[in-house]
Amino acid sequence: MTDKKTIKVETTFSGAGYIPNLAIDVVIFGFHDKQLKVLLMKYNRTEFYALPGGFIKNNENLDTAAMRVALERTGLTDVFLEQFYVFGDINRYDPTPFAAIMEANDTKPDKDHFLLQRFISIGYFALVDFTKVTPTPDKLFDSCNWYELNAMPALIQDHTSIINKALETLRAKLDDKLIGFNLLEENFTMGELQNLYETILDKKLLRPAFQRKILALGILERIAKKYSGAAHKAPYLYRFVSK
Amino acid sequence: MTDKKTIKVETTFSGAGYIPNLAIDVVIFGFHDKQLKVLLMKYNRTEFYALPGGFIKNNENLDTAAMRVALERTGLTDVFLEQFYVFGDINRYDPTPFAAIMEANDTKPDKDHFLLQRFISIGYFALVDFTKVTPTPDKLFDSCNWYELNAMPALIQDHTSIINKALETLRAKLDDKLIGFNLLEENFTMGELQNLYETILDKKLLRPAFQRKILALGILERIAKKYSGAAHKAPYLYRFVSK
DNA sequence: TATTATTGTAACATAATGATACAATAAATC
DNA sequence: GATTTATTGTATCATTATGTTACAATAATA
Repeated sequence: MTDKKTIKVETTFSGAGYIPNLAIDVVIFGFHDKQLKVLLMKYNRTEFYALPGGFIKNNENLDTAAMRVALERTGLTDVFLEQFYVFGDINRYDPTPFAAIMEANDTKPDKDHFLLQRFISIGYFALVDFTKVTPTPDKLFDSCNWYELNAMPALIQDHTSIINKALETLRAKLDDKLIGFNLLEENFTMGELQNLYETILDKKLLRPAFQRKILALGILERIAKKYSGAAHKAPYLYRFVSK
Repeated sequence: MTDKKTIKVETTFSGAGYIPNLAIDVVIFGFHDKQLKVLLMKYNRTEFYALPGGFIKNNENLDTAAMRVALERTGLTDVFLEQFYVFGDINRYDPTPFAAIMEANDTKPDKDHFLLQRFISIGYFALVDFTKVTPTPDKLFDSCNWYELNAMPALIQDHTSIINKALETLRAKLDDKLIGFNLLEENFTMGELQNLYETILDKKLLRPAFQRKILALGILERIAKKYSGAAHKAPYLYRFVSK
């Protein structure tokens, strides 16, 4: 979907070489300014917003396809990726946006065009270091940008509920696992980590209890202090160690 | 796949009307004799064992397809079903068993036959009341039977790891949710429930703590006592109430 | 040197869970 | 009918985890 040269070729994508009726949507989460954000795409010459997505090549692993989508949008080769749900209701797929997108790009698709069929979509979520990402649109898209969760444009199809389900899964797994660390830079303060948890869980946590619990996991290594220049005690920096 | 009349017709299943490259496998769990069991199928005139599975009709919801598979194998219309993972590695699908199965049933499939393509399989697990199930094979199968988890035959493809992943998911969800109740009959004793938990989690639990925790959930209703005829105090029966 | 904002952690309170103990009791045995 | 046996229901205490308050330490500023 990205190795073609012109918009014309892009939008006449035939689906050859790809598995039909099956798509991948990737909810790419980033954390910045005490806000959880997702990467969204806007289709060329339309007002249709959508999640980054793609199709699966005939000889490609699912995870590889998801990784490929994440790489194309972020520029990152090593992101935390997890498959979380498959969206397969018959009425989830409305071909009219796609038809409109193709028309807006001067293509008249057949009614049985690859892109106008029913699609079952496998949902992945990615956790990335916001500061390392270069959001990159595709030839089919005007833009690729970060949006705060509570300031998103309307999305095509069921993409809003895909994001909600991803968020739900993220919240549920945050406790047992330590996947939250994948949203921070390599070194971070306890306050930054707590901020992240509070944002994802959407509730305040008590500082002493949070610090005690996280440190008890035994997976953080304390490094130097971080002198921010502010007029107060400097916090320690921590780093994740995967013993 | 089940509305045809003869083995000949069955095994010449063309896939018309179904989504290609996409399958559903259902891990049907039952609990009996203090053992967790799964329903497995054996293909006609072969030694190939497999999970109950099927394909998705062009106009069918994923969940409906899974429900249909569960119904066909158990006779139950109302089972607890949950989608847990998609298995989509390219090398997971080995067409030789299917080719052998078709040959054993006097069919010579084309190389590009629907069933010999790569398949991505959506895993569901079902929790059923063992006592209510009538395991029913299909015309393609010699048998459909319960097997204890630690006494299963070798399974085709990656079906063993599908079962393992299902079990892993079941264990993880047992704690927060109360999905374990779907494996018992309507009325059950605390001891039976504890047995179930111990079997699934594969570890002993302390009786007083277990009872206290479960009752604290506030979702059990105590009914009459159960006089089993044994020479000891009769336990109470409980019933799940979904307030 | 005092002030300010924030951090690190001690200390205590409360809740959840782990463990032991024992009375209650349904049926069989004497 | 009293005694025995196995199991259940639950009280009680111990331990651990979590919630909450308090306060000293400290980096920069005034």
